[in-house]
Amino acid sequence: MQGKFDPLLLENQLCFPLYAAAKALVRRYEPFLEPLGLTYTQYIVMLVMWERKVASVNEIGERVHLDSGTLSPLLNKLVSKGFLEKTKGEDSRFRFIALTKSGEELRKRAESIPMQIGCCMDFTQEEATTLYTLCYKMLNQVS
Amino acid sequence: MQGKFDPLLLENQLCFPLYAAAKALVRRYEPFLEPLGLTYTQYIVMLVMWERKVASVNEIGERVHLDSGTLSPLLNKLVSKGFLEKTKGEDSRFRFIALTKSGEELRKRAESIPMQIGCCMDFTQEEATTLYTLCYKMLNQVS
DNA sequence: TCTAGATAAATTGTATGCAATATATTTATT
DNA sequence: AATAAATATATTGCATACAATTTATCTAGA
Repeated sequence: MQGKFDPLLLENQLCFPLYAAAKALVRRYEPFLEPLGLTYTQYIVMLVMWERKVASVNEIGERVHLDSGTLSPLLNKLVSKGFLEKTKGEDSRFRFIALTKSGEELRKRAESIPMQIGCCMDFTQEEATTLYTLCYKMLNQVS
Repeated sequence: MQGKFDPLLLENQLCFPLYAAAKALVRRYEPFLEPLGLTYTQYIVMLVMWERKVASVNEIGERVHLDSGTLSPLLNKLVSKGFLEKTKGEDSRFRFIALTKSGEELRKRAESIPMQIGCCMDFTQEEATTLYTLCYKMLNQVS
């Protein structure tokens, strides 16, 4: 009478809710980011730049887990929007990406976004911390 | 002496570990799926088809949280690989997607993948369940 | 019955992601 | 100094994602 556990049932896979929840959360950010002229991926790059002010493409990539194939065109877009500028380093293999004044000013407009996202979610602080910790544990183990 | 909490620090955002962990986990699946001729997204669609045998594009889309813009070309690829076939329904606005014999056989080769992924991760059953539950909670709240 | 919505799927356009390759530059070795 | 290996970034090719539009078909009301 008891059904055998099916490992291939969508609902029995941990990967799927993680994959779907991540996509859904990114989509939730987009209406808040659109007025700033940013996509979600551009936003996480800006988070790094607001903190670092200057960084090489590699340094940004390690921080956000993206490679040059994704970052090169994305950084060009942020440069053409005026939020970043790109210069060669002494070692001219490097490109140094730097925050512009316009990029710095954008920070103020982004500051309230995390709270606005958090507000409309019914997560306790403990649940959020648990999810955060387990995601980082997953990230460390699989990447 | 105490630094103010910065909501825009990458490490202070819940979205980032979720986004990065999901991408990393998907990448972890790909070497196991490549011999079967599937990408990760194609795999989750096959999970639905192994369970359902027949479904409309919309039904698949609701299940995997993807729209026709993603599914139409993806289903065409699975049809051209011989795993699925597509027929018109009575109401010819619908396309009915059905599992082929070859698609059915592929199931056996996929059966061990979830365990192989799980094995190389140091997650307790409780941690996995907690992560699973919180991701579904997130998904239900933001989508 | 005729036609205005409604519905399902496909198409278009833009932006990722990432593997693999190419290019440019630097460093190490002879 | 000449060149092989290493390094940083850019480019290419393929596969998503998803909003917005289009196409095809169906249904309900005049």
